[in-house]
Amino acid sequence: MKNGHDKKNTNPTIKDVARIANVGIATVSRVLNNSGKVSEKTRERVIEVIEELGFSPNIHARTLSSKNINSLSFVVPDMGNEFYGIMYSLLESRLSKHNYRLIVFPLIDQVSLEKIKQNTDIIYQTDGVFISSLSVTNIFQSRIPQKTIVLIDSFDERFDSVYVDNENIGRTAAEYLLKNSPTKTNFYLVTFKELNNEFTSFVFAKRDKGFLEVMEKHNKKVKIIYADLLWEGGYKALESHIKNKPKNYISIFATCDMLGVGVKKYLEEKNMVPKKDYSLIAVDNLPISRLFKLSTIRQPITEMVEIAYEMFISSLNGRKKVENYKLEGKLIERET
Amino acid sequence: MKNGHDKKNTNPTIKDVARIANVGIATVSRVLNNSGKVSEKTRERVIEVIEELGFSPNIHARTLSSKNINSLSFVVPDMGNEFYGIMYSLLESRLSKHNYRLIVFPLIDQVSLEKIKQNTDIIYQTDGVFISSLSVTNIFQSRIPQKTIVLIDSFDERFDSVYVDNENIGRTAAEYLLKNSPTKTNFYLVTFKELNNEFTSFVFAKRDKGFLEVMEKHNKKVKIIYADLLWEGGYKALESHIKNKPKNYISIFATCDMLGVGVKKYLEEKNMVPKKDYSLIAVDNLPISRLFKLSTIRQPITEMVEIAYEMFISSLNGRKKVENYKLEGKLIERET
DNA sequence: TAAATAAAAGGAAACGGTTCCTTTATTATA
DNA sequence: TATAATAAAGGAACCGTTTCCTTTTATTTA
Repeated sequence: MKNGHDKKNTNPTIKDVARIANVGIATVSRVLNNSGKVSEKTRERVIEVIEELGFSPNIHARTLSSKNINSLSFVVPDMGNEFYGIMYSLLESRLSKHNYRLIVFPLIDQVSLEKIKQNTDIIYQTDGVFISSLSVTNIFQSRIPQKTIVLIDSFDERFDSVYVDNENIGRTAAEYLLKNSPTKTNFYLVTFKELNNEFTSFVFAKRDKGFLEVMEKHNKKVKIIYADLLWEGGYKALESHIKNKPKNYISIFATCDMLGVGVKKYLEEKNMVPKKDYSLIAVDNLPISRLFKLSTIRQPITEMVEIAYEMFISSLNGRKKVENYKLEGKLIERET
Repeated sequence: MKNGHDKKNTNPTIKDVARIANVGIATVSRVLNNSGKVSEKTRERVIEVIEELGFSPNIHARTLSSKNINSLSFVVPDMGNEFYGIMYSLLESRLSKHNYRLIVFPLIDQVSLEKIKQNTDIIYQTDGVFISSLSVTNIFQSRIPQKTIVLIDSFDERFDSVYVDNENIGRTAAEYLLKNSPTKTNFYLVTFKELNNEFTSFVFAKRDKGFLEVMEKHNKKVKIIYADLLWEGGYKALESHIKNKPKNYISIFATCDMLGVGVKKYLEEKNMVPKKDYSLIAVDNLPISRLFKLSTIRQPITEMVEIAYEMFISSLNGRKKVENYKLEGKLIERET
């Protein structure tokens, strides 16, 4: 570790500006913040010097002194996944309008879980935390920050949260398939098995559960196929279970669009015709599902972000009572 | 603006810890940083108090005092786009191993350009800036930060940059299509027209240029079709130009996978068979292009990030001479 | 023109840490 | 056992701002 006081990086400071402009630092500060009374003449002079020096205020000193942090944390599984990328974009654009910065903490794997332990220091210093599709307890092992915490796409009665009823999504999927399936139908569930259940919020498990419940009630046997959470996941999974075009009608619930897309691609290659040879329902309504004409159950991502934002603001404004919004997925019927 | 000194949020400070643990603040600091000599007994006592109070060090005070910033900026067009999401993930995971935070500045549109002007203050305070697919000049209108700047996927001789030769990608695409096209072929270029050219780095324009150059040299007429940069972009674009299955063979260059996927989907629906009825080449090699069996020209995203990282480190270590790496796209031939 | 008032500017404390330097406690050495 | 050497701990300056409070300057008003 270096000596903290040997100038490493001599950026001009407010003092330099003050000295050169021949004013006090308080005046420079006023100019910077458009606060207090400054005569037009001095204001101009100060601005001139600021430009000349290429001065930009030290954000850390500013934050320290003013106690206005204006930044929030966004803890998210994987930014390489379009779903979260979109969620981030929506949230960021909402917040930036209100002058909040959003700092991303991606938790793509266990390694990152280690990482976040170091990062909690930073999270603790932000004005609040948005947590997406993950459970609070496992992110903050011991000390849960005494800040505004808003969960998006997961539920915890102790914290503000907005989420979709994933069990119900499973049920909706089941009903959709049952409605569209002739008597002789093979049912499949193509899903993703979360390895570290303690870590995530069981999104997939819940969809599975709702689905299987309904199917069981109707005495339908369901073949469960686990797939990798990749664009090819559904394709590969099906490939290894269904070699040739089956004689029976088949009905498939893919628990997310990413899997559904692959499933459909595989079936297309086997020359199977939607609604004639098979039914397929997925979840998410990612932009690509439209291209694919995939029937899917829409995750209300825009609404979730909107509500999350509202909860955050009202919480900042002093609301104490925890709010939980359960939203419903919406069936979007397309080709499959 | 609130009074900066009326305790808004009474987090425990290092002083509280010191007082309660009955030690000096310097000692607490030593414990926090594992620096200097502290007896085992006091260390334990201090840690105990830290846990008890739920103390976490103020990162801004820390940064201000130590001058160790340890954070970097990542300026990027759109995190909702998988390509950039993946780039971010790669870069983040690389940097976090070395204890750098990465702060994202998404510039999805003009509005954000306004935004970044406010944000430059923050960018100026980070240890360096990674800029993806955008031009430096237009982000930093006037004052370019005197920091390490590394461009990913765009070129500027004044700054470290790593990029793919997009004109050459266009040429490669042209040659690929020429090779696979019979005499009577209709050629198409499906591409995206950048509206605010000053803003981005002409990625698409360059691919177009290289492609059209070669085509012209071979006296091939090319129909240019502009598409929206969406998953359905390629589909819709083609739909409005090619109503029915054409008699001629058709050869298409889609300037990115996102467009290529839509194009292929459309042709499939028209019952056109790859290599028999049409050839199609795209660019990127996004994960989904594999599922689609789309022939594409791979953007070496992993390598770009790796090189960008290396340049950043060597620049921090004092390298002065600017480095520019031009990488080549690699043809990946699949079904189309 | 003097006194009262308002506007403009400056000084200095505070924010919460790090680290240099000094002091005190402990252990090793003569 | 006295002294030197070393380990441990504390004090205080400093990082670059904001803002309270005081002082100075300009403007009204009597």
